[in-house]
Amino acid sequence: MKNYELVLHQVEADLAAGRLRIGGRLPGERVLAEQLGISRPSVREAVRVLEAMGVVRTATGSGPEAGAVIVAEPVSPLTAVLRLHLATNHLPMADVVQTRLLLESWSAREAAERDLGAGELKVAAELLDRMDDAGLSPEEFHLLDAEFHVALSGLAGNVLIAAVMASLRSAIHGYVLAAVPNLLDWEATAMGLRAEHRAILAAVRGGEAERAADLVTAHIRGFYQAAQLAPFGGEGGAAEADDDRRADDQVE
Amino acid sequence: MKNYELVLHQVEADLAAGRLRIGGRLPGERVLAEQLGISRPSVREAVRVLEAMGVVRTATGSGPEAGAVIVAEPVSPLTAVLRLHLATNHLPMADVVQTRLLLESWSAREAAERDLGAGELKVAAELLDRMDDAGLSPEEFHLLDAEFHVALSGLAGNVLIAAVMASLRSAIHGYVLAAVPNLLDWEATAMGLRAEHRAILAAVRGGEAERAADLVTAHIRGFYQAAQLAPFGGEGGAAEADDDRRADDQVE
DNA sequence: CCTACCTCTGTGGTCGGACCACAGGGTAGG
DNA sequence: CCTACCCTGTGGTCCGACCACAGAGGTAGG
Repeated sequence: MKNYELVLHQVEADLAAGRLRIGGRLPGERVLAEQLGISRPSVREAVRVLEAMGVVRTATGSGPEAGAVIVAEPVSPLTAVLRLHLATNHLPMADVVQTRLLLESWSAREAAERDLGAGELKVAAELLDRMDDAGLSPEEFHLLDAEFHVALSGLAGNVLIAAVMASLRSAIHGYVLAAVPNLLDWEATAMGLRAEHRAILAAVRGGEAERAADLVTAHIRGFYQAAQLAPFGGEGGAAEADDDRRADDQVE
Repeated sequence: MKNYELVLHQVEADLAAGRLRIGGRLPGERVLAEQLGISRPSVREAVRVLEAMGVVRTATGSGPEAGAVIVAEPVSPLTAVLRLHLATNHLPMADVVQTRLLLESWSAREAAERDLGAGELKVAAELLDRMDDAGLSPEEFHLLDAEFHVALSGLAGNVLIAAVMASLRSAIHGYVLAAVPNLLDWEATAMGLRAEHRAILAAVRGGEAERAADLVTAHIRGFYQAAQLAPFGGEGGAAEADDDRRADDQVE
């Protein structure tokens, strides 16, 4: 048992037992070290891991914002894990896109069935308005695009799926941007995406669950095909898997 | 920019550029420190994070197995993130179960459609045989159960979804075990689970995609209801089962 | 009395050096 | 040739120190 794991287990136990809560603070590194009978460097390694896991946020100085504050931020660690494993090329881009399809179509269907009010849809609607600005660069556009998709996933009410979706979008953002030059006509693409977004949101608002899911599926598939990213005949930079994914051909 | 982040970015860049590969080794901590102009403790914090992210595996001693070896182990970090955030109570168990339903029913459908050979199904089949042992404790049984479900997800051929599934199972394993006493009759439950597993595998083997997905959905729902782990709103399982299986299968 | 400044204190961030346990490989001895 | 030993390099741990930062509270000035 390595020493820093003592801290991890202690913190997890304290969280589970309610001794530590969101917004609370970890004891100081020096205090923690003495409590567990280990050295401060060992404590620091554990705190770094907790920080990477999105469980604490550290800050210098004094006051309520300083120190190691307990937070619950699952998106950034998931993003980091995905990014790193994408970098190793042992996580094919095709699998990421396939996962997006599954999660987003499910989310859209679920959101449509929940009969949401205008207030809950407002955030997504405003994002679409901001995306109408013709002066946006592809990068700015895609950041808003990602926000819209993440907001849409959030409407399904499952925080885990929403977090995974947000991570997927963040992790692939760089790859998506790099693929923009593959598009034949950026302006035309943007126009198409805007219209598709409106249609998706309208379907969700109207409670048309299956239509919303189908539109989302077509929307994502269409973009990845146009950008030649993956997995529909594109090369995408990921290792070329020889397997024929039957699901990819079914709906078209 | 904190110093240890230098190492993280360096490693990610080296991975993406192919300068670091799976099976390769990171430079020694002392070397890395000097290369980046930082101290060894800072390097160590970064290595700890990478280890927690499943990117490296550290070992003492010398030889090819010693040092920080590059690996690709996405399951353990995902598991850790889920466990920690479950501990904070900001990740409802119901959402985890819902995610399981989505991923596993999709995986079962996908696996059935791939027309797998006996060799690929062998691992799962052997797990089922081992689960027939009546002398297994609930803990041993559920470990095999988890392995079976993870193996099943793996048959769909999406490493990301398989990794997420494995993480979900690991993260909730403790909670599942704690709920065993809620079951009215453990032996009867185990018999039922065995039969359901056999039916699922048979459906996958026979290419009955929709049946496999439905069986998986009912299997998971049934267990969680019996164990009183995650309440499913008020709806009955049967009526809803039809809604959950319509991810990408319009054409069928 | 009020305000502005300024020190004081506690936080994480970083550093260099030291020692330990471990495991492999080269080497001296049988 | 084989065996046992030591040497070397690895991560694991610890210590003690100093820095930058930001709030708190005292203090001097208005």
